[in-house]
Amino acid sequence: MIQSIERSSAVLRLLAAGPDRLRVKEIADALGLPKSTAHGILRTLEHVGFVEQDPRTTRYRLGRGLLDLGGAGMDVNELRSRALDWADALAARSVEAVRIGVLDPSGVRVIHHVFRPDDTTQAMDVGLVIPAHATSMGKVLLAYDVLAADAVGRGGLDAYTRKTVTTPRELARDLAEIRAQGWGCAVEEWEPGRAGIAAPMRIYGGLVVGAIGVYGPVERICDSRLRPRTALVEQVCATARAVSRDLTGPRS
Amino acid sequence: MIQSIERSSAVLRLLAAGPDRLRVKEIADALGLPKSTAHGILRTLEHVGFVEQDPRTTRYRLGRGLLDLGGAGMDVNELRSRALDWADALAARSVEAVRIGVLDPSGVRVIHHVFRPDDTTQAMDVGLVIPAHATSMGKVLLAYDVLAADAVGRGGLDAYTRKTVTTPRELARDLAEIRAQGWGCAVEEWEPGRAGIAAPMRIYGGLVVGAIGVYGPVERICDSRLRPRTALVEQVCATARAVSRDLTGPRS
DNA sequence: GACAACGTGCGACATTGTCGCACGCCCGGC
DNA sequence: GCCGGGCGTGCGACAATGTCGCACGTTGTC
Repeated sequence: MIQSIERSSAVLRLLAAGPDRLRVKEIADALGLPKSTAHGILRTLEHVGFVEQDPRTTRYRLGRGLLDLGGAGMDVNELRSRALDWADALAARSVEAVRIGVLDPSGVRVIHHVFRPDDTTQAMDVGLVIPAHATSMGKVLLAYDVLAADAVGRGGLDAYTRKTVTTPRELARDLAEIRAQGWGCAVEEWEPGRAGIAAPMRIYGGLVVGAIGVYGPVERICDSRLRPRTALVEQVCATARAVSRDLTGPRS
Repeated sequence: MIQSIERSSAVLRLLAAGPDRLRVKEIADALGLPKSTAHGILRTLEHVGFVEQDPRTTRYRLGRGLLDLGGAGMDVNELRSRALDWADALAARSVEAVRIGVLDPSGVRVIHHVFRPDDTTQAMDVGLVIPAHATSMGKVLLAYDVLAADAVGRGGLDAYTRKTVTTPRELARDLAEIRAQGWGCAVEEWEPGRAGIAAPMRIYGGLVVGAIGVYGPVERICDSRLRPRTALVEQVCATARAVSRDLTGPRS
């Protein structure tokens, strides 16, 4: 095992765990390293963009480079704050409820929720974890996640309705289709009478960090043949692209 | 600049750029490195959880560790299961009660407890949260935790006995001493007549994930001058080192 | 205003990572 | 089915690399 890499990862974990920026000495003490060694590691990590040093306080914090890498290194809070306005706009234009979700070990975690503009009696879904294989956001996230193969392989696909995709084969075909067209939908696969359309939000390198989509009654989301309405699909995809551009563009 | 860290970041960038998993040779060729070197870097990155290798295709991809940078370093259950045998051995050799603890927002959470071999009337402490600034395990954990500064700064150091360290200044000096010598003790700082000796358990890179120590009557833990017995200190430190080796070696 | 503590840089040492080679294994082909 | 190429992996020797101790200049604090 390469020592300096192990130490680097420890430094990064330390910076991630700490609430604020950390001093060189704090890191050195926590890891039991001499100041010089810790400083050398930090300088290198800064050079590659994994950490950044605040010029004023001389303290170190996680850098943009790491966020671009991991994608999920993308902080949920940052993702939500960046996508917030776009989600509002999508809800206004589509007149549907909009949700944003990220992949979670146990499914899709809803990190933002905009109520449908013309409806007042809706449940707040933020914080909820919904099944990945039976929702539009979930399937979109699975389609672009490198770990999806595992989830698919392990079976255990619960059936929530008669339309739920339960076989790994069907799910794999769904995911392939999503990858091909760039968006996904789920019609009555989780809750009867409800459907969703979702598209992936990407950061630098095309890495998918989350999904955004609309969700509501089948008759509003789909046409008479139960196919997702083209206009809605386009709006969702356009919003996802806009957020992706927003996430990729500015470097702090 | 540290070469191996730069190379690691290049590997991670490479893995992030390509949506598909990459072979060792592909990475090696792209970076102009010998296969062995690339393999060593990948193995280390896998060890720290930044990349994962698909057992079937032997290809590498980005790992969960990058995503979980904000999360906890090690599962409490795993830590306990790994340290269990070592704790038993320490209890047998030292003939003292052994406890294992991790840092908690409100103190030290005792996650394992081995009774003193020759004593039957003892209370089970597992699950208990004990004060951090007045116990050996707590002070050890504070010494290596970057959040300790906050805890120390905010005052609120309750006095449990006459010997409890209550001023941030004294506590800071204690923590510095612990960092210097690699172990810590607390003599009648929490419960009168009782003392403890503790040492940190580390994972790769030196990250401290918990503390292990002995705890018992002052006359057993300390010598006639109320200094912790050297033999006990050495046993505790040796056990902590052994657990650290165990934690670092096999997959974390 | 003085002290302490921090971040930073430099140099020597030896520990550490690198590199070349070779072993098994799986896959593909004549 | 047998053989060949290519790949992932492990080992060992070398020396290049990272580490550590010390000291400087500066900042922040009492």
